[in-house]
Parts: sequence; C-alpha cells; structure tokens
Amino acid sequence: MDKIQVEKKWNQLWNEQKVYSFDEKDVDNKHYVLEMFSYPSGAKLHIGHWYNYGLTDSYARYQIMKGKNVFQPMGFDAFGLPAENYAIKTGVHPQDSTFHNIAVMEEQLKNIGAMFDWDHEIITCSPEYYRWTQWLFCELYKHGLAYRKKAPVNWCPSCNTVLANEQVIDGHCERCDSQVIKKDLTQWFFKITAYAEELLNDLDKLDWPEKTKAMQRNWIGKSVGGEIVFTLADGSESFKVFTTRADTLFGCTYVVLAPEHELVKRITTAEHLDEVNAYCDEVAKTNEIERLSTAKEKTGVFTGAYAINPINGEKVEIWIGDYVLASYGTGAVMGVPSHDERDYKFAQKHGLGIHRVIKGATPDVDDSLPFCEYGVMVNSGEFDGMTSEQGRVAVVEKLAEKGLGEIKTNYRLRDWLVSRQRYWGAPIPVIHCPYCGEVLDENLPVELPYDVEFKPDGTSPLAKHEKFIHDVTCPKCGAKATRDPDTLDTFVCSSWYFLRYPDAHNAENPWDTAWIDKMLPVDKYVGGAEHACMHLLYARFITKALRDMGYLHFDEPFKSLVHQGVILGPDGNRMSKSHGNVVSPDEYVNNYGADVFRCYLAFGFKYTEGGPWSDDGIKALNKWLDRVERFALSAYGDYPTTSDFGPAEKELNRVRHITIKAVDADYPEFSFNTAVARMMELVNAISKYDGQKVKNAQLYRETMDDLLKMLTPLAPHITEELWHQTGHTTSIVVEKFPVCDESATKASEVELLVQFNSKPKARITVDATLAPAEIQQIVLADAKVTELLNGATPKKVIVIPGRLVNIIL
RNA sequence: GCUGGUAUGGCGGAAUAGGCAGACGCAAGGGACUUAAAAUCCCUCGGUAGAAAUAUCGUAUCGGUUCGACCCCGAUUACCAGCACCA
Repeated sequence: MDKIQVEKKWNQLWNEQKVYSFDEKDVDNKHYVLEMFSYPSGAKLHIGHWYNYGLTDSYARYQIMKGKNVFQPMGFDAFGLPAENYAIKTGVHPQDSTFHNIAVMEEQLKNIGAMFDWDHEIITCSPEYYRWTQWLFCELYKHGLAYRKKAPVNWCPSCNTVLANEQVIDGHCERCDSQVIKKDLTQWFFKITAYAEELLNDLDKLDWPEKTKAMQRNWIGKSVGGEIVFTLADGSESFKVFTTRADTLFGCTYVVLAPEHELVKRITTAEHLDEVNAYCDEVAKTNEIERLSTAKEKTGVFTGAYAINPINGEKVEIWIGDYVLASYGTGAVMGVPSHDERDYKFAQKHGLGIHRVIKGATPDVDDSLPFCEYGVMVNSGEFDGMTSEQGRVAVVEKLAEKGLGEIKTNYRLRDWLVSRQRYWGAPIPVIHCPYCGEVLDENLPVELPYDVEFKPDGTSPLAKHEKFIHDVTCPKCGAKATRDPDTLDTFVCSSWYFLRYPDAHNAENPWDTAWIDKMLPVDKYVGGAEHACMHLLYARFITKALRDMGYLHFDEPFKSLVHQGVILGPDGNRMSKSHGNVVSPDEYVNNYGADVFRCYLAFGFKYTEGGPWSDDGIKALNKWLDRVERFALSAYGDYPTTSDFGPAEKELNRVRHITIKAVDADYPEFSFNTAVARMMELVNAISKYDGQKVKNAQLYRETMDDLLKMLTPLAPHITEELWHQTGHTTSIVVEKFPVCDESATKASEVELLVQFNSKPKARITVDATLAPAEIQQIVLADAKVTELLNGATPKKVIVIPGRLVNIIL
C-alpha cells in the first residue's frame, strides 16, 4: 500500500465526516484529553511535537474505543517575545508572522492524523480570546488578588529592555550576552501567595508524577518557625527576626539585617555611617545572581548599634549583610554561629562570639562546631534538657507571653510578577487617572494597536504609541488619563485556556459555569516537565481564585498529569541549533508516512523517559506494518477454512486474548512501547500458525480484526485502509476495543521449573488446574526428581502454581 | 548543599504481587530462495569453560532479609533534572 496516499485519503474523509467530534449531549461520559498547546514558531513541527501530540492522540483514540466521549482540543499560545524580536530584526509585524505561522502549523498538525477538535480552537493573541484574559485580570483586581508595587526586575543595559526570568541565562542576556542588572520598576503582581497553603495541601489529591509534586512543594517552600522581637539597646525601636530554630536563641551572639532593611538608616552610628553607606552602595550595584551565589564569601559590616536578645537580655551587635534577603521572612536574622553553617563562617570572619547551646542527643554525635542537627538544649536557663523539637516551640511560646514572639509560617513562594514591557501580549486593562489613580478599563477588549514601531531603544512599542497611551479618559471621572503601557506575561494567557476550550465561542462570557463544571477538570493532561513550577502552578492558582469568585466549582484543573520524556539529539544532548544535532521529522514522515513515524516513536522509547534519537528501528516498524498488511489480506483472501478448533487454534486464540489483555492495560498507562511489543508477538504467533496449522478462517479473521483494532490508535490511517480492504464498511476509529476472554488465556498444561535448593534442575509439564498439594505430589513422584532426590527427604517444598516448585534439602 | 529521578547485553528497552533476568525490536553472524540484488523465510546471538549435555558468573558497588532479590532494607558511587545564602 502507498502509505502516504492512504493517509491523505483517510485524513480528508475523517475531517469531512467529523468521525470523531465530541458529543455535547453525552457529557456525563466525557473524557477531556489535553496536550499543552504550543507557541506558533516559524520553524516546522519538531520531533517533540510529534511525540507529545501523536502519542497522546493514541491515548485519546484508545479512550474512544473504550466508549469514552473524548474531548481533545488544540490551539496556540500565540503571544510572546520571539515574534516581537523577529519584528525588530526583520520588520515583519508579530500579528502577521504569528497568524502565518499558525496557518502553517495547523496544516502540519493535521498531518499527524490526530483527532483534534478544531471547532474549539483558541488562539491567545486574538481579541476574542484576550478580552477574557483581560477580564480575568479585572476580576483578580476586584478581589484584591492583583496589585501594583515597586519591584526589582531584570534589565539588559545593552538591549535597553526588561527581560523575563527565563531569558536570563546565568546572569546574562540570552540575546546579546551582556550582564543583566536589577532595576526597580512599578509592576503588577498576582497574589498567588494567598493560596500557598492550599496549593501545597491539594497536591496530595492529584494523580501527578511525584517529582512534579515534589518540585511544587519545594517551590512553595513552607517553613514553620517563630518571629522573635529584638529591641534596640537604647529601647527606642524594635524589629523582628524569623527563625526555625528558636531552640538556639541562647546562642545568638549578633543579628544581621538585610542592607535594604528600613531600620538600617536610622540606627547606624555616625562612626560607622561611611562604611555602611559604602557597603549598601556596593550591594546595590552587584547583580542578584552574584549576590545569591553560595560560593561567595559572607560579607557584612557593623552598624554600631546594639539589640537586646529577648530571652536572656544579652546585648548583641547589629550587623548588615547581603546574605540576608530583604524579601524573605522579616529581612532580619539572628546569628547563632555555634549551630548554623553560615553564621559560623560569618562570625569567624568578623570575630563575633560563639556560644554552644545544643548538645548531641546521643553521646556518639560529633560535637564539633557548628553543630547544625537537632539535639538537646544546654546553657539555656530553664530550657536546659529540652530537645530541639520541644525547644523551638517552647522558646517562642515563652516570648509570646511577653508579646515578644509568635509562631509564624513563611513561604518561599513569591507573588507572580505579570507586567511585561513588551508589545506582543495582552494589554493590561488599566487606566491611570491623575485624580482617581488606577482604574480598570472594563470596556474589553483593550485592543493592541497594529501601527507600532519596533525599535530596540528600551521603550516598549506600546509606551511610544501616543494614541494608545493618551487618547483615553478616566472611566470614573472622565478626566484625561493614560493607559498602562505594559502587557501581561504570556503565562497569564495559558493559566486559563483549558477553561475556554469547552466553550470557545461564547461571546457573552468567558464560559458557561454550569457547562465547564461538567467538562472539567481535565482528565489527562500531557506536556513537558519544564512547566512544573510555572504554568502548572499558575493554572492551579487561577482555578482556585476563580472558584472562590464563584465562576467554577472545582478545586484543581488537571486531575491526572503525564510528562512526556525528551527526545534528545543522536549525540545525547538536547536538540538545538547550536549543538547542530536537530533531527527533523519531515524526512521520515515523507518517506514512511505519519503512522510509521508515530509507531516508531511509540516503540523506540519509554514514553516518560524519552532518550537520544536513533532511526535504526524505523525501517523495522515499516516492515512490521507491511507484515500486518500481508497477513490481513491473506486472512481475508482465498483461505482454506474448516471448523476445526484443535491445539493450534487454541494456542493462537490464547495468544490473541493474552495480547488483548496486555495492550488494554498498556494504553491507559502510556506504555506504548510494550503495547507494540505485545502486538508484534501476536503477529509472530499468526505467522507461526498461518496457513499451516490453523485451518480455521473464522478464528484467523477475528484475530486479525482484533489486531487491527488494537493497532488503530497508533496507526490509524493504515488500519482504516486495511479495515476497508478486508470488507468492513464502518470506520475502525469508532470500533470498540477488543474484549479479553479470560478463559481463553489459560493454557491447559503448564511447564513448571523444579528447583533444588533454589537451583533450577528439571522441568515438568502438569495440568494447569492442579492445586499446590497435587502439584507437589506429582513432582515428588516424578522419575527425574526421585533420581535427583536420591532417597533424601525434602525439608520443605515450596509450590508456586504456574511457576515453579522449589525443593529444599 | 537540598529535593526528586535513573543505573539491566553491542544498542533501544521488557520483566503483574519477591518466583525461570534479558520479552519485543535493532545491530551482528550463519543459512534458504535468487543469475544477482532487494524483499521474504529459517537459525544463532550476556560473559567464561566445553564438541555437546552442562557447569559457573551476571541487573552500578558493598552488605543484609528470604527457600528464592533487577524488585524489599542499609550504606556507597556515577549520571540526569529542579531548587539553591529561604534563616
């Protein structure tokens, strides 16, 4: 068969007849399968697209055959920096290049032969979509979850533009390689931290890869400790430190404030002023990457001021040091050199005191300093003898009595910075009024103007657009006002797209609540692991926020998640232009067809692992599919038939049903490689019996039908062609998956391994239905076994029916 | 450093629940068919010893539990990924 022609033919027919469109009436039986949508780049589909979309489609096709009403939409995450950079370089407008790329990519995606429901397609850069992204922003704002504050951002001094975190590679600009600096700008944030606790707790409910859940837990970084109040020695002011080790408080010999701490300016003594100012200036200049480097020496300077340790009244020096982060906890820490690695180094360098207050709980614990484990409190007054676990609570509680401490939970998670000084994104729907301040513009969409200039001069094209920025009045008071010049992070667009798909053409609302309550959550979500702490976390947050606003009534967007592995270049490195190891699927698809290519991706890798690309096996899959074709045609050809059902027929039938059982278990697990292997075994069995021993054409044909059905999720075009060539008139796509006949899978006799002291010694074939006691009797009576026993009496006999008999002497 | 993961032939990878390690395929070697090639079909294919039957070793390393361990437990090593001065 000419696979390329066949694929064209069926693809077209399926699309015309909408063989597999979602049935909205049968929503109770829905199965929402979603692949992460992609950015419409100018390049063609790469192997990763095929791997994700092709094989997830196989999963979806399997679910259809199992009777599920599958919803599998597709769309484009179409805003983003590459199109804008392309515009700066070539002058081609992002809107033009993006829609062109989308048209090209749609065609390519259709070639895969996936059953995407294009009627529900969404494109995030179209005003019909982004008006609702802007609506989302407004809703978050109204509910206190969007706010503006001054914050440091990544700034490339050479490109004169703000960079996203992902564009900063080891502290350098990914485009021009110059060092990125920090710049303070007023930015919009989403208050994801309000959901930190729920985002953490609900992970337990999810059928997600453990490593992804672990990454999110890590990212959220919950830490339970205490806030402790230190008062200045002169009694004028106080400040708090956060610690998880209040049990070490008696060992505190100094405190350190972040250089940005608001107290620094007021408490520094005249004598130390120059030094402190110089240090703060220096810190402001160093970039964040350098500052956060663990390798860097712990620097700091003394402010000249003193504070009182509230637990014992001791006077301790107040230092500033750049290893203390202003943005975490209280921006101040206590220094306990005896029980903290960093504090120890800091104290040694600056000649600060070291008092041991924790002893190892057992004598054999290493007593060298710093001792950072939990132990038993010593030199701690009334707390002596308490364990660290008890003490870290007891000390805070004691202080709480005097109002000098409280139990406190901190999270590492920060609020989500969503402003971008870019053009190609959804405009932030806010108007700045000189009288009313920031005011939402709810006349949506706030459309991106088309006629903008792309110059890398540091100002976003939007900010320079006179009409967009200034031709606006305040919705509240009507005064002349200005628009917010920034656009939203593209992750905002992708944080809710799965909610829009089921109701993609709703012009009045972002969605119908009753409808998406039925359609969601997504039953199977498939995409790359690199989104663990970005998209997957944002989407969960937005879902929970919308739930609390009443727009939907479920807690989590993605019930079950699978990460496809990464297909690497043949050299084992990630495919990239700079490595020169990019393999294009086109050549293979053009030579062998989409089905062969998909089958090879299925067979050659463990799906969740991926691995280096190698095309050694692709010919083998081509050959194998040809083989399937030959057998299918021979079964339905001029085949001599009888109604015999002898041993050969029984055996073929057995393999057939074992295969059905195995493949039926493999597909839902994304275990495509073993599914193919099992089907190859069935073909081998057919080959073994074909035309020689099996004379029963009905069995042969039924077996062949089952094989084609099992194979159709992976090779839909070829199997559809064979299905029709063998006289069927329905579409195989909507056939039911074969059902395993358990009774047929059992052989009447089994070969058991006989072991002596766990070493294999003999093989005995017995009736498969025998009970262990009967097996033991037969085995011990066997001639070979009696010979090997040589008169000895076994101490013990272990019988595993269907497997082995182990005789212990 | 922390967290998670991985480690099985020449290669990609199997192994339900602790029960015959290496399924399935690739590569390699041999053979049939053919003038020849392609295609197809058959056989061999973890190491060592042996003509063979067979013996023996073997799932990163070391140890343990068990009649029996790729699988469970303890320690170690290497690699991959994410986070990384989070007090």
